[in-house]
Amino acid sequence: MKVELPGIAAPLIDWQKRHGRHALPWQQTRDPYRVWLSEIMLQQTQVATVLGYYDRFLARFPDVASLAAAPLDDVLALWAGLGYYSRARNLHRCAQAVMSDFGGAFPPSAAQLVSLPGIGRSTAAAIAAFCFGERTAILDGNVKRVLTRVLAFEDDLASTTHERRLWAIAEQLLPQDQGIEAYTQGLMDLGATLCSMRQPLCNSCPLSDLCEAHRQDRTEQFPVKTRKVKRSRRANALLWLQQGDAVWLVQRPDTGVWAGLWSMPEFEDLEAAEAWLGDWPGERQPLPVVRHVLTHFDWELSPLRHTLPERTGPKRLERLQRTWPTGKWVTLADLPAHGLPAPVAKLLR
DNA sequence: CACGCGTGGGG
DNA sequence: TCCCCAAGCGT
Repeated sequence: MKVELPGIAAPLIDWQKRHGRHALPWQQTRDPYRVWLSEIMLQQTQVATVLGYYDRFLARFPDVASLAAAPLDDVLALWAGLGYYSRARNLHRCAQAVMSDFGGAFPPSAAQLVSLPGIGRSTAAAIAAFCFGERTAILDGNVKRVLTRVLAFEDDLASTTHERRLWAIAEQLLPQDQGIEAYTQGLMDLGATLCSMRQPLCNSCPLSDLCEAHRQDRTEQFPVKTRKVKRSRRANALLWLQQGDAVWLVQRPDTGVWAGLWSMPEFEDLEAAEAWLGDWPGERQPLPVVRHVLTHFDWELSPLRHTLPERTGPKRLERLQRTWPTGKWVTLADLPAHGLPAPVAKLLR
């Protein structure tokens, strides 16, 4: 069955050139390193948030070689607060793969890029389009919204089959021979500005004449997505051990929540933390609970702050190190050099 | 294929 | 208070 698809490329490209975004820090360059870094940071993350990280990261790691040579811990420290920390791990692994497998230059095709850690189909396409002018389709949250509306695409995107069908359509909608950069950027810009989730600004949209959802006055009904992950609840205790101006921090395991970041020792509950401390001398005080929301659960963290006397016996300090082999005392001044989870950084501050 | 994985903002 | 979402990917 042959289905007629609307010609969105020409009006979209024209609109992007006139009204799209052109001055973001990762634009005006075809350097794959800079584009790649921005694409990874922007995964599931809004532009406004990334703006606070991108330049700082680039100043510390100006090229793929410097990133590949750095300790992972330094990379995580710069990523701290951005979330989805596996991105930072994969970023680091990817930089090393580019050095070892591609001689320090990103491969110039989406097909090769997608084989690198942290680069999926959409990110590979974005890099290939922006840096190498490859005619290939992206399909992120913005593009899904724009395309499902233009087409009045009724199928549930929670289904892999339906999403695959939308990918195929995205490929067919690409401009025939020119303007893949402006087209790709235009889809993102449109989704991020006019074609918003609620109350889209159809009056200003270059595609409104072609848009089936707009014609039916049903824009807010697309995209169709049923996925509903119910968020669970967890409660734990954090042991805030203070000595002088230093805090006892431990590096979290390299899998799970906040993988590889520095945090305070975590306990099942306040009682368990109390029990571990036993009769240790010093001032002990439970602090108000910290509520933190992650994608899959609400977390209630109850900090137990314990200030050790200046002269604390070596036996006790040895027990600390034995219980948490990765642990160490970190002074206030050294906190910024460590990757702390957002709520932990806030608590310590 | 379903789920794990952060954080901040908006309605 | 609660739900949804944001330039998704890996397992």
